[in-house]
Amino acid sequence: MNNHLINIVIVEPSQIVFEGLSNILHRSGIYCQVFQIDDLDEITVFINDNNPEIIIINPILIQNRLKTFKAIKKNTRALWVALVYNFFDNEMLFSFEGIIRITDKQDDIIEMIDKIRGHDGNNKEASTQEQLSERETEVLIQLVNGLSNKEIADKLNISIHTVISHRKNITQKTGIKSQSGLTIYAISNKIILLDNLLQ
Amino acid sequence: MNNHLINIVIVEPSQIVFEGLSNILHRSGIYCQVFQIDDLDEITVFINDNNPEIIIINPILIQNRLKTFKAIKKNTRALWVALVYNFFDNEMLFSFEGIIRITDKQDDIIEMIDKIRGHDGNNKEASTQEQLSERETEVLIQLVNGLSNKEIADKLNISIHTVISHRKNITQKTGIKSQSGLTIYAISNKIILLDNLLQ
DNA sequence: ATAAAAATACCTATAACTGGCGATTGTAAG
DNA sequence: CTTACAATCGCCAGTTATAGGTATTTTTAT
Repeated sequence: MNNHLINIVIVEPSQIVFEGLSNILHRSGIYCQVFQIDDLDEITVFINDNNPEIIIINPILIQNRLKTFKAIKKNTRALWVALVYNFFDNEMLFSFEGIIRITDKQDDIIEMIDKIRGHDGNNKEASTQEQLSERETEVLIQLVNGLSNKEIADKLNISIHTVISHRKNITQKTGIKSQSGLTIYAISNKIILLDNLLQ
Repeated sequence: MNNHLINIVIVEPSQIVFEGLSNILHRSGIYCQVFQIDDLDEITVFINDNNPEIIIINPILIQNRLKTFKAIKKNTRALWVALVYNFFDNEMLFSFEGIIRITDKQDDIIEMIDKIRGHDGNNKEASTQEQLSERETEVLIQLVNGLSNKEIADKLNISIHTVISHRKNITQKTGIKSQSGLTIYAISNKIILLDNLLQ
């Protein structure tokens, strides 16, 4: 699995569809942040700011704006995925790297995304993924629970220096420096369950 | 605020739609359990076992089975809500107490459900909490994205002191000190959209 | 028009974290 | 018997954050 955070943007006016798909993506093991955009106009700014790896878009939004769409698409290296839930002209779907149909099951969606990400060539040190050790995971859990180094040390009965060492290893292995990034990492990898943190 | 657990069943083959709607219902303040059923045949058993208060169903599933549907509906006290995302015969929609269109916003959905349940929807529970201001929210987003105070200051074109002030207010309003706690806060309040494993 | 809230900026200490070093055990794999 | 690595502990210099404040300007709401 890939261990760097990727940005995925879903261009889709329906909150229901956005959230459902977002859930599935987060449960997939893909370490990602998912954003929602309502229409095509916002996308250029978003691409510049966030450099998404995957853009999932409802083709209905580009139906009458093919030129704009093609111009945007030409200038990104992102993977474009169509998200369809109405009958749709298959011609247009050829422009996309992948298709998600609203009735697709979770596994199909994940498989498709893995496939198109693999075809992209730039595999991004996916193979160099390092597992966190048991102790590192324990430290990460406490960290995500908001404890300071000192508090973690007390809780795990080790010195603060050891905690710092573990944290150094964690940041090195995951490539993630920020606490919030690590929180997202931990959630995405089911190291912690969001439910438990919401009381 | 209603204090007894109600059962809601969603009869809908799309996992994406089910999960998205389920998320919204869980965030709504309605204290509920949400179940998924794939088609009409399972519903009679479900009703007997779980006595749902609300049945949300995609009318496409009853299109050719109107008699079955009417028979089932007659024998329940549940509220029936149509969940539509294709063009649909309005005639049929008259049989339902409410309609959810896939493009409906969260607030519309909740309002509709409150209305058909006979509630006024003036149970804003969330308003006991202090809302973050716009600027505070912007700071929070950057924070959750892993930026330091200095980096946030640069990005928002304000001084680092201002950022610190905003952060003080954020921690005061939310009562959350840690970055990971704030990340989770932001996720659960949909300030950022790493969605969630709430099933 | 006026009061309240939000946004802005600054100061002083103190606390906490980071990154770069090094080092000692114990254990498992080759 | 090496080699590798996880787990432990330590130092130091530099950076960043937190917790107290205070205070001015803009915006918003009544």
